[in-house]
Amino acid sequence: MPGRIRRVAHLDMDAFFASVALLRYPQLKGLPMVIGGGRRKVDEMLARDYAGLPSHEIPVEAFPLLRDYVGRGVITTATYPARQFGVGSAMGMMKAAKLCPQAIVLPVDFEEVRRISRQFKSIITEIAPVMQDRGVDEVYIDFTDVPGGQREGGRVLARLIQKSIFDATGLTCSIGVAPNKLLAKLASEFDKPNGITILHESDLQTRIWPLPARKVNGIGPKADARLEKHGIRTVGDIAARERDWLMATFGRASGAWMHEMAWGRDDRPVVTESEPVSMSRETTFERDLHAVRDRAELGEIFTHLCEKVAQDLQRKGYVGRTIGIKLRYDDFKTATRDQSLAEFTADAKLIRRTAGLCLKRVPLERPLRLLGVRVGTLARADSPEANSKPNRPAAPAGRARTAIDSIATTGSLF
DNA sequence: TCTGGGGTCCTAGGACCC
DNA sequence: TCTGGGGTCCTAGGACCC
Repeated sequence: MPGRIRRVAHLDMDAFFASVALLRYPQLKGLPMVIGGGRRKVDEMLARDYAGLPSHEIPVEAFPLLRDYVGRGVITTATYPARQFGVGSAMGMMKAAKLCPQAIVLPVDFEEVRRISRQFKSIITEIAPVMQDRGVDEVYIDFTDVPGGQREGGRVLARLIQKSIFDATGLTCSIGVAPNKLLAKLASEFDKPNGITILHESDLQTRIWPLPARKVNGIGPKADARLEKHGIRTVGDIAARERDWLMATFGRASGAWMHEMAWGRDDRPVVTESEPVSMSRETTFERDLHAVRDRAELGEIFTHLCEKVAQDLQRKGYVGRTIGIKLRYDDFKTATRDQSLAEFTADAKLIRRTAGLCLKRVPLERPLRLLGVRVGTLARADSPEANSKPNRPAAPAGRARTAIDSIATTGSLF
């Protein structure tokens, strides 16, 4: 087939977490609703109070409202009616409660979300096998060599995928098709919900350049603020700058990337498989804890996190060599410490012991709001690498040595 | 009554090795 | 002693994404 054009799709499930909740509670459709928050078991509470009643018959009045919410959570997803009040993802629950107190609030149903995530992805790969995972609700798909993937610029295939997902799950998604991932990702936002947007190279100036720079994947709040200082607000503003100026101002790598991006150039492939780099568990406490005053409680949580991450590793068949901790103080500043072992492990006790050494190297004067445990430098548990004899010293360079030396003085808690 | 949890990638300095 | 040059590993922090 001559002159085949590269066509990459980005597919985004519409208000995914909220839409999943609406499958279970369709009576809430059209109402402002937010998903997120802490460890509340609202579903269990409803099931108990309305035992015997199918979930779709539970009266709307029975659902908890944002105005009654107490806790430290953030919003994962807001339905479109809730978004009208200015409520959105990543917003603190308390702030959202002020904007839209009458919104219904439900916790994330992780099991159901994961189940439907697997379901819609398998529907996609049956149609178009080259798919890259981008989290539970997002994927890239390479349309280039899929039969029909070139028709109407990819619209025919996008429509087929949309319809297949809807028929199987009852959920809608938005799709952007473009010459590369960068543009496809931007395109999928153009027509939400349940839309399809086809973007061609020639649309760059008219459709991409007017967009705020912040819309681009990779430009976050910090980069946006720095751009703003130079009067740069849109992608077009970036494109108008010299490559050399961007590199001098924002660093060699990011400056060059910005220039490429602004001109719509991106040759990253759609990658179907990838190995995890790390696994972690963390938790924000319901109230700040103090290392001395709340020693027992902290110790229990700490051990539990280590057990969880060990479980995760074992369940997925991985071992790791770098054990780390993360903590967040009451002032929201974060500290991390890690330490590499000579051998790979997925053992909760060893993780606990090593993480305990890390904890001894971090200041513990301030109250803590979060504690996390991480295992990195992963290998598949059945790989030769994971089972070979250690090829590096147990006590590596620098600071780590002092931690190793302190094993002898390790107390019972940390 | 601000600000979750699970990730990836990048940068940067020091240790260490050849 | 007045000072190399890579290359890799380790660690800490931070930006960013979903």
